[in-house]
Amino acid sequence: MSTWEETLSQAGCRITESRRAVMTVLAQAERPLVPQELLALGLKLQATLSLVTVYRSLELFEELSLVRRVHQDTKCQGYLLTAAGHRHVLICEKCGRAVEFPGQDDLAALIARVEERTGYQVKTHWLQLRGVCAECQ
Amino acid sequence: MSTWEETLSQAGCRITESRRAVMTVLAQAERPLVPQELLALGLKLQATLSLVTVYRSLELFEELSLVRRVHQDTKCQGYLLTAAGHRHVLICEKCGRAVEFPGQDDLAALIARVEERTGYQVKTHWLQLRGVCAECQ
DNA sequence: TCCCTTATTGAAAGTAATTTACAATAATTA
DNA sequence: TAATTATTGTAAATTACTTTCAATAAGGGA
Ligand SMILES: [Mn+2]
Ligand SMILES: [Mn+2]
Ligand SMILES: [Zn+2]
Ligand SMILES: [Zn+2]
Repeated sequence: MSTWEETLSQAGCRITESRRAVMTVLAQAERPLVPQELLALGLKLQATLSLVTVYRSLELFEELSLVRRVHQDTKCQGYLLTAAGHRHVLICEKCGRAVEFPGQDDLAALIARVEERTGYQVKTHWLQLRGVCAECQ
Repeated sequence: MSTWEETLSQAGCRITESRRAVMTVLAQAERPLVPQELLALGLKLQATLSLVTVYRSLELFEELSLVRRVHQDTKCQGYLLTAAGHRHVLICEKCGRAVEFPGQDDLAALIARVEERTGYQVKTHWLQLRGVCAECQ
């Protein structure tokens, strides 16, 4: 049983063909996929998969932190499989290919300074980089 | 003529009461406002303002970098007036109050490391902090 | 292995957000 | 002031997403 299947089981959720299809597609993707894309690709694995189920699967996976939503200037409904732990995202502006990398705490100094200046108490952060991947350069 | 009015003029756009209303509301806001909120508040300044016009104004202002869209886990259509230059956003998770702060280049080292590790060439970044503001603590 | 329970599914309808079409209006500029 | 044309509001259209509900299938226990 793979990791995501265990996570689902432990949460009292069932391992279904539909969920398996969505997960498999996400696992093979190298860029964020939107619900419609997940449906199109998922249909090859599960012929009866429906868009509603894609939405519902994503909602569940997101709750369980199995996937993360990637925000871009216009489009905000792309999903990416999440590696464990706090991560940052780097997206290629040419082909959309995305990589995640662990959030080294290089931000600690910046955050401390911001806290002092603004009076806010910083809890979390979101860092997303945009650039050009090796293949697209 | 205020700065945004000059920016509009120079772009060959007209200064209208509707745009003035949206701008005024944004200027007074201390948290990101969504189109519906902008309409509600803007109607007090321009009685014939419509939602379509709010959308169109935001689109224009965003193109001219006069406003920025603030992304949050679920909601992504809040708009904030942009200060000049590269900025980061810090949002209070209790009251939604937002502040922007200049993007000191503390990220240079992190970015250099990521470029080396991933082969990507990083062009821009997005940093958004979440926390609790002074009043809400 | 076969039930039984109930979580999950798909179809269809419903709601919310955003965009487009188009004729009327108002900002500019000559 | 008059002419030009960008901008507006109304209404309809489109898109994104959610809800409802009866049918189905996962998986725990006999
Ligand atoms: Mn981090
Ligand atoms: Mn920065
Ligand atoms: Zn690329
Ligand atoms: Zn977003």
